[in-house]
Amino acid sequence: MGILRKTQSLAVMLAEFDKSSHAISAIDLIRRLSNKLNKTTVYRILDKLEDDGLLHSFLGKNGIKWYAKCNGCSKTAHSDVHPHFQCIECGQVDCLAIQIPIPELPNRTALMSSVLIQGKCQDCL
Amino acid sequence: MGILRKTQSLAVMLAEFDKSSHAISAIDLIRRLSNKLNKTTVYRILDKLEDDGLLHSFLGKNGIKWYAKCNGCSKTAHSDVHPHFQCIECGQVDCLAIQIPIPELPNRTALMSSVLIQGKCQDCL
DNA sequence: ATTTTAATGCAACTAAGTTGCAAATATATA
DNA sequence: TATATATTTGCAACTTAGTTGCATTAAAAT
Repeated sequence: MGILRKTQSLAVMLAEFDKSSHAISAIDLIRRLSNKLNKTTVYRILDKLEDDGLLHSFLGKNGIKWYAKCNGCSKTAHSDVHPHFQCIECGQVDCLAIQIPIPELPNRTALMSSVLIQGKCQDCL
Repeated sequence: MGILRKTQSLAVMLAEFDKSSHAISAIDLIRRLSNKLNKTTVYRILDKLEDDGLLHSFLGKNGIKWYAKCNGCSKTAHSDVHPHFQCIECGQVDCLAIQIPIPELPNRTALMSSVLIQGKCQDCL
């Protein structure tokens, strides 16, 4: 079940994602919004926004959770299509607007894939 | 710094990896070896074996850490080449002996990539 | 305006992994 | 072979990311 009510907390969260076009980690959101929202609330709103297909989530370096605005993700099949890029220098994370083709696997059925590319971003080169 | 001494704990760990050809999660190892090894020891030996290029590690579903025997991973550049497959039904994880080509990225330099494919394995189809 | 129901905050908890330190065990040296 | 030295180990305590239960607050429906 996704977002049902237009709350203050929701507005705060959406504003945060409107500020930048990069992905944001849950931890960072908790830190940034600590004076306005409880961390439980942060996690819960993120969950719901993902349910609604407004955000998608993925795991970055060290297995921590990142969220980014969906851009053409459908309500059902999102998160599994495009790769993400994390800069090993500054830590910034972005969605890449490309498709990584996954080949047919003998004896297996691939249902989704997640690709994290690490390297240096433009600013850190 | 990798393995320096041939200890009992090391033998126990290596035996565990010889039992199966699948990847094993750190958590599972801790559970399996709980009567023989302390969890700190498990983590430390895994670290060292990875340093030495005998094992490589990667993150599975939910960001938990998996280890698998290296097969042609070099001492320096391992872990970043082949994709891993996790069955969403039985949870089993394997290395895939294929290469996923990462295209050139404009404005960025890709240094490594990790690919996790999820789906159904042969046994669960 | 009142009722209903969802959202929030808080504190306490879980799970994976890490750290410091004293005790145990390999290995090197005599 | 005995002893010294240095690495490993176990333990307990800690950290970090994320979750849960429950009472309180705030939307929205009536």
